[in-house]
Parts: sequence; C-alpha cells; structure tokens
Amino acid sequence: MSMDTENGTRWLSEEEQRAWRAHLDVSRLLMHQLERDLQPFGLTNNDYEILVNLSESEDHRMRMSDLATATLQSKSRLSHQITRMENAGLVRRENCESDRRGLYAVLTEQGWETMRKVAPHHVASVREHFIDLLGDSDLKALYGSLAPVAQHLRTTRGRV
Amino acid sequence: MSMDTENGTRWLSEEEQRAWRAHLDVSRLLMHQLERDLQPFGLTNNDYEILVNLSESEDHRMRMSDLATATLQSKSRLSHQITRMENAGLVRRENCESDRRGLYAVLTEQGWETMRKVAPHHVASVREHFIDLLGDSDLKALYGSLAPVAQHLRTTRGRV
DNA sequence: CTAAGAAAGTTGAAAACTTAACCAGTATGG
DNA sequence: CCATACTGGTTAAGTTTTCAACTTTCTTAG
Repeated sequence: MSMDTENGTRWLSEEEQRAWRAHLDVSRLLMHQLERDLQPFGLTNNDYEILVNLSESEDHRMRMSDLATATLQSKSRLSHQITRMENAGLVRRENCESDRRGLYAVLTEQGWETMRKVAPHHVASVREHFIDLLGDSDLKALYGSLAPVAQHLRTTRGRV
Repeated sequence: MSMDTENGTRWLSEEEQRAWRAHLDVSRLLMHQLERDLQPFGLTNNDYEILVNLSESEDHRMRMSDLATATLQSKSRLSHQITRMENAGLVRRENCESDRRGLYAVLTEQGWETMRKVAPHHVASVREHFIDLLGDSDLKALYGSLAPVAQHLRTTRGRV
C-alpha cells in the first residue's frame, strides 16, 4: 500500500491527475455542447434521453420505474419530467393492465416525429464534438477502459 | 464523405456506439457517486469544485467572472451559489481595488479547513471509482484521446 | 469630455429538482 | 384470509437553477 503523505492519503500522480481532469472536462463540456445543440429543437438532454429510451423500446412504451432507473433519475423527478413532456405532446401516460399500480410512458406520434427529426442532428453533434475527434484505436481503447468502470459503478450504485 | 442512409445521416457504427455509451454512462454514474460520497460532509460537487478552484488560486481568491467560467456556470448561478456558501461560512466576498465593478470570492479559514478535511476523502473516492480501475496504459491512452477533445470543446464554446 | 455601449455582478420570479410524506395496489407469512 | 410490509407512482414543501431585467463601473469613438 503506497502513501504519499503522513496522513495516509494517496494523492493522484501527475499522470493520474491529467487523465482524471481530461475525463472530467470532456464530460462536462460535452454535455453543455450537446444541450446547446438540442436547444433549437426545444429539447433538453433529459428530454432527448427519454425519447431515445422510449423509441428503442417495444411498442414505444416503458414502465415509469424502468424508465427512471434507465435514465438515472428519481421517481419523483421522472414523474415531473413526464408531466412536462406530456404537456408538450411528446408522450402520454397509459395505465398498465397487469399491475394496476403501474403506468406506462408512451411515445405519441408527435414524439416519434420529433425523434426522427432531431436524431440526425444529435448524432451529427456527437460526431462533431466527440466521435470524429477520436481514431479507431482510441475508440476501442476507450471502450475497453471505460466499460469496466461503468460496470463497477452500476453494481456499486445503492451500496454504501 | 460516407453516409449510411438516404437522408445523408452518418449513424454511429457498433463500435462508435459502444464507446460513446461507455463514456456517457461513466460520466453520469461517476458524478452521481462522487456527489453521494461528498454528501456526508454537507457538500455538493458544485461546492467542492469551487473550493478546489479557490484553494488552488493565488491568495485563495478569484474574481467572480473567472470562477464562473472556470466552473462552467452562469454568472447568475454562481452569484446565488456563492451567497449560499457565504451563509455556510465557507467563502466571503471582497471587493476589488482595481475594478470597482468587480468582486473576489475568497476562501475563509473555515472554507480552507473544510477543504483540507474533505479532499482526502474525495481523492479516495475518485480512486475507488475511477483511477484505480484503470491501468497505467489506460490512463495514458485516456489522456491522449480526451485532451484534444477537451481542447476542441473549450475553443468551440460560445461559437455557433 | 461625453454619450453610447460593454462588462461585472446582483436580483426576483418562474421553472426544475430534491426530499419526504403519502396513497393505492400487490405480495406474503402466519 | 387478513394484517403487514413492500412497490409503483404522485404530491407538497423546500431548495437550486434559469431567465431576463437592472445597477454600477469601465471603455471608447467622436
């Protein structure tokens, strides 16, 4: 066990520091940029993510809980969010046969149209500000490094 | 110029998709986790980031504007934020000699103490959930890939 | 020198988010 | 069965964030 100071803290080395900051900076700047690129369409990142999830789901619908965990939001937040999107005509709530407590969030026709219209711009944005700046080997390495981290975080979630 | 569909959109390949999702997932899950680990100390990520910036600055002080851009927040948001931290005793405002419009946010003694107390836990958290999950070569590669992206985003910021 | 515009910050109201309490329906264990 | 606990989801109250308007000071073109 290595330690750098008398109190036992293992501070980050130069190299670690640089990698960490790079990840942090990209993560934040990128979110900002994507948000800005969605703005002209009247969508937030959050809206878009929900549209994506519903679009990719069977029957364009998802149980509220599942959607909440998929998008990493609290039930409460999602509930508000869906209410707003419902008012905007992008989704509607539909209740669930098999479990009468449950609700589905369902993509409306308009929501689907919106998705089809916006997605190309979004993917262009992702390319311009991320993917196309990385080489093939970068992408492979990135995935190789980050997938385990994501896995770790997913399983850690909720514990301690 | 490659295109995959009739409307000219270059969708992401499998590999691109995976890398992008991995980055996205890590970025969001990690922020959540760090936030949670700061919670016992009564700090948010935002609070902590401001403390870091001030701690690393000459005289433990920074102009509001500079702090706002450094932390990627609007002036308004920072103003509210600093007010809260001022009420919490972590920072104080001090006005600037050379430009009478300007203000400094200054770390208080208590703010500095807090920083000293919390930093070791935070770095441990960063290690546990990110750095220590990556090998030396991962770190190098990560930095090599992401630093240019960060650079691109920093210069792009504000344009278009 | 001065009027017009830009920059630094603040403010207050509206929108979004969090937290905790809550209701209704479902599972379960005695 | 039926009391108890759990799940899915909403709601209310409090906090944070955004948005637009505003004040004060600085800069600069004329």
